[in-house]
Amino acid sequence: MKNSIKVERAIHNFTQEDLAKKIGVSRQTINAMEANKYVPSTVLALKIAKLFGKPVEEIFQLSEED
Amino acid sequence: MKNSIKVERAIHNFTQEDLAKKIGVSRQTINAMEANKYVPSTVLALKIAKLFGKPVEEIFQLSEED
DNA sequence: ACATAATGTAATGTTTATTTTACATTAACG
DNA sequence: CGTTAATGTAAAATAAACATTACATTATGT
Repeated sequence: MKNSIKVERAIHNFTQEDLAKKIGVSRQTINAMEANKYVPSTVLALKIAKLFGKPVEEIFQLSEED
Repeated sequence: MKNSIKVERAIHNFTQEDLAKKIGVSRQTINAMEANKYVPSTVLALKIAKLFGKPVEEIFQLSEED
């Protein structure tokens, strides 16, 4: 799965730590998500999408291996 | 988090096992998701939403405790 | 160049998702 | 009523998410 969290963060001028605090996770969790080190839970995806005002599908996309 | 997987399954006339096979998880995983026993990964949410032809937000919704 | 903020990354630990097997209950149908 | 499909549920094991601490690297501003 891919995601455009980094881009959305840039648009909104959020630091990884800003975003982490806003959605209630650690900064490393954000960092790892951006680096595709793991797949976040649906709760996190919903929170992030809500925060950025975009549908989940616009920020998180399935790739072939999914 | 709440979800309407059971309703979507009824609309499409899918059994839990049908859905499980289509998205590549065990039947118990579907059952547990419907019973809100755990939060699925974003990959699963995307697959289920895609299969049912609806946005993730229409099938999975944050609740207060999230 | 220096100081500081932001990011990358790694180790270790805890919690939670997911599988597998198995059995019990319920619904549907002949 | 008996049979079979569908669902609920539970225990044990494995995999993966997420936290915490800590440090190294990169960017930014003065």
